[in-house]
Amino acid sequence: MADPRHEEGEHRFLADYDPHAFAPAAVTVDVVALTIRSGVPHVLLTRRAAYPQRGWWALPGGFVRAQDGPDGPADPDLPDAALRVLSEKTRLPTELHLEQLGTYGARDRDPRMRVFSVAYVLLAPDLPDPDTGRDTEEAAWVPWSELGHGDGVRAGLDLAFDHGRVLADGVERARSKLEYTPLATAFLPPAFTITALREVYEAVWGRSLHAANFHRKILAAPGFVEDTGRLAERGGAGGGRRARLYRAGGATQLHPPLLRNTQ
Amino acid sequence: MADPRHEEGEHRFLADYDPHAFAPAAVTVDVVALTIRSGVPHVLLTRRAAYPQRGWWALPGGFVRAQDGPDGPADPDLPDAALRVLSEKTRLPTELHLEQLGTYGARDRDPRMRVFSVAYVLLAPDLPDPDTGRDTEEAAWVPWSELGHGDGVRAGLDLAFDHGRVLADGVERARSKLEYTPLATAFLPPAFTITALREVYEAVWGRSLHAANFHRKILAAPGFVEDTGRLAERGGAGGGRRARLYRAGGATQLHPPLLRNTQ
DNA sequence: CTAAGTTCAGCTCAGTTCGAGAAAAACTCT
DNA sequence: AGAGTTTTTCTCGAACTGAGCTGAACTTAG
Repeated sequence: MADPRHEEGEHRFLADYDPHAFAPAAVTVDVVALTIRSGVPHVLLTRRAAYPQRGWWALPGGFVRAQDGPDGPADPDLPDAALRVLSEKTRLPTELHLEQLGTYGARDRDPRMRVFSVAYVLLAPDLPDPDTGRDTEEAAWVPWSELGHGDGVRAGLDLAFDHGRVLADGVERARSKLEYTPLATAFLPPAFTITALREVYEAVWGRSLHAANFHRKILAAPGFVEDTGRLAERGGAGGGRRARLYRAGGATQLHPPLLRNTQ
Repeated sequence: MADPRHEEGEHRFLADYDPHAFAPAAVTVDVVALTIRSGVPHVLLTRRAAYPQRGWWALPGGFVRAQDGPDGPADPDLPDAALRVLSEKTRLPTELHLEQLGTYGARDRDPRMRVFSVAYVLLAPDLPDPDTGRDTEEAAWVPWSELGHGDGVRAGLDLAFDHGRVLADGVERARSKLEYTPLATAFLPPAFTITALREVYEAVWGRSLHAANFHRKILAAPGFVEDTGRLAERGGAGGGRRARLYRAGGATQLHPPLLRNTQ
């Protein structure tokens, strides 16, 4: 590999290379930003102010900056692009979980040109209402329930491009991640109670769980939560024992997992 | 949304749009093709005949055809591109599982230009030795063990670009898929024995499993396998009872899952 | 043919986990 | 103080798990 003839050939090849020889294709990032507000799961949506699909609701997203240009420096990597795009719509929290969902590149998903969209899922604790950014008429946290019928999120419902499909995939990813990882804590502030954690599961899975058994399983899973030694300021709305406060533990996988079709 | 002024504006916008106004970026697909040959997991690798990184081992891959061009028609979607690229290296089986792994787009991963690589994982039954395709010096099924130290696959080991990382992610995806889905059958011919299925798990996870308990769990998981009513042609190498033959069942998820750190 | 060895498939049993409910502990409100 | 609420722990039968054993079915050596 370190053969100097190879090195020289590599050099000459790169000097002669014309990147514009390829057919144009664009790469965008779209973000499925999920949060829970008073027990109800929400997704961040924007109304498109620019063509195409002007006026439609869409996931926040934008073109990846492949090179330094007039709009700003290149995005070093795809997650940087996702965070940049999202920070143009809303103020980002310090604690968050960003994870790649998938890439969508069907031929006719965008009428302008061939567009490949890398989708990300963001799980975040309750965020402030978004500011309206550029290229955006409106941005808002929208409950999942307004996008589907009751419990499920249905694909292609009133969203631009194929964003209904992307959103449905993102929701399914979140539901499945809660089974096998301790990521439910990403929806919560740094210190939280077991009840708050259970309410995250109940909101995302859309079903109720047995409180006592949930408690037992969470404490039995090594590294899921750590006791802070503190107690919640006060009990629930109508009184009750003050709950212990926990912080997220160091585990990245849950053993055993919490399966969504069990109690 | 069906406002005719919007429709007209959309039309005029698209007519005036210049796709070449964007900075050049390329989209490629790379395939982590995994199979099992005599109990040993293998990955399909090619040696690059073209610059850059000429002479290095790499995952089979190539540029996505965004538009119809001299090389052929556009790829309708990303999975089509992955199958096309792979079919240029080896003959594909009829039964296979193709799944998107992720997209890699760090700024300096390719010296030519900004390249975004959509990686796919392919799980396949034992395939024939690959033909050497164009742009390829050599193509071969390589045991995982030659790429890492013993049980693990380590990143960045002798592979071009960031393909070591991509391969490691693909192997981890396969290991994890075997826990929660019945995809182990994708490594096997249409009819197989429980022992063959167990050997898939043992090969991919790199550990031995308790045969009797494995048998019990497979038959207890609804929809994992279906009895064909037939028996294997003969017993094992050194004699023995003829095993029953099963086919893949209709399930897409395993309940309960087969966790890799249990027996 | 017979005996020994091998593989497959089913069984057993102790230990663990699970679902469901009850009970205890800690707190609020009247 | 007493009733009601919420959190946390406990109980118990059912189900499941890991480990080994046993019998059935087959091959090979002698």
